[in-house]
Amino acid sequence: MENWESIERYLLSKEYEALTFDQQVPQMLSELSSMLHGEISSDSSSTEFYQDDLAFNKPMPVQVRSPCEQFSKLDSCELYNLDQQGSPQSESSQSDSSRSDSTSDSQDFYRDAQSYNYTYSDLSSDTYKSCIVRNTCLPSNGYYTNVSNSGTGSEHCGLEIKSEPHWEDEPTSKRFTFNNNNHIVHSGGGATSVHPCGVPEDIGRQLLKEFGMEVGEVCRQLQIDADPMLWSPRQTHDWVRWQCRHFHTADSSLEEFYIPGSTLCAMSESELRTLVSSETTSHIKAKLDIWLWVIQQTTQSFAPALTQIPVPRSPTISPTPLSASPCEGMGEEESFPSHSHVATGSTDADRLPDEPVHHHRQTIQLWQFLKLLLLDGGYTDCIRWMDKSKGIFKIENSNRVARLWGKRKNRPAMNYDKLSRSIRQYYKKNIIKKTEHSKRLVYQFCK
DNA sequence: GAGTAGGAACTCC
DNA sequence: GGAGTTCCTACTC
Repeated sequence: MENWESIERYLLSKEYEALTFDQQVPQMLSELSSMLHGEISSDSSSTEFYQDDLAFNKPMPVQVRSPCEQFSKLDSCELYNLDQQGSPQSESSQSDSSRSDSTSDSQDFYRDAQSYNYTYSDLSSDTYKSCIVRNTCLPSNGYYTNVSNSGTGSEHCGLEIKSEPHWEDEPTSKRFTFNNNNHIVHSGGGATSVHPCGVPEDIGRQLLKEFGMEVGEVCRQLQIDADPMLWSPRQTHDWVRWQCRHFHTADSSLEEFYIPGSTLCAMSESELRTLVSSETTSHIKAKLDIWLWVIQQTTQSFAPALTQIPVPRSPTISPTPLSASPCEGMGEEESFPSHSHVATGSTDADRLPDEPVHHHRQTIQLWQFLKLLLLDGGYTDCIRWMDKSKGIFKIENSNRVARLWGKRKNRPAMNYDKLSRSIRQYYKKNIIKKTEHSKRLVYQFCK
């Protein structure tokens, strides 16, 4: 379950806009946070994802945000991937040396909210404050939880998780401990009564009902499928425009969103940010995740309230929309997204493009992967646009592209011979073709 | 030698 | 069954 950030964002937006159930928001946030205790694995290893994948290969921010005034003290905090090997590396953690030398295999992990120092110490106070923590990098995807702030007036944000009495007969706390590599090595505390998929049923139903009604309404208004993976470029654009209107954002560059829904789904937040403002990106990403979550949940047991959604379908169950050409349905106005963000400092020569961490990762197709490489902007030494408006690209380093693809698909024996065979399979499907004047290692996305 | 093209059998989901 | 993957032969640059 990965969409708690989205839900929280959405709830917060509802709060700000004083919409239907705004009064329930603080409580729901609290409940959403506490109910996730059961989801957090004490096993820090990931067999499903590449260890050297970009998403897991560098410290990723753990956002500490304040949904209401009482948490404002923690607004600017950034924690770093706690499920990651290596030390935090960003500028805000340069004073990482402030960690106690006496750190043992198992220590509670703190971050000084004021000076951005990381420190280790014991949680000893009985006084707690709450904030929202998002760990964006856990293999099981993001989670939210309540984090107790150790000690009254303390700047330390300790990762001791306190569940709300609301969900338990007795208040219970959950303490996360970390080894020297910031891996979670233990998560103690009481069990939380949750639905098998991690959501208390009543909250799940509330959320699904709320979001499901909106999904259904928007689908009806825009005449689009509930599944973003099926959207045509026009539908994607309409949906983004609708979201911008809904959030009262004023981005004028929405022409960039004439892309298939599958491409939108495959775009990371950083890629989106190259197209629209950060605020709009946040809203779009959150809403997209919610949509995916909603349609995914409609296939699960406690989602009877969503049967009215036009085409409720889970991308994890139905990957077939991806079989369409990336350009299928594009009008003459279709342009290939212009992303030019600079690679973000990873020193791994074979880092993979920054993908959103969700279920689509398992079903990415080669043409999507190639497009991600092209969009990323950090792979121009191995693949680059020759004529982006025509979708013509050149593979500059065939071995590396093949290696990246093999890494992505867990095929260590992948080479360019095999990759190119896969590309040639696209000829019949009109997804990729050779250019008019065939040149070595030059291909073109079909229009 | 490296890349291109496509057939065929195969795996994986 | 779709989407590759693997292996192959023949061919071009």
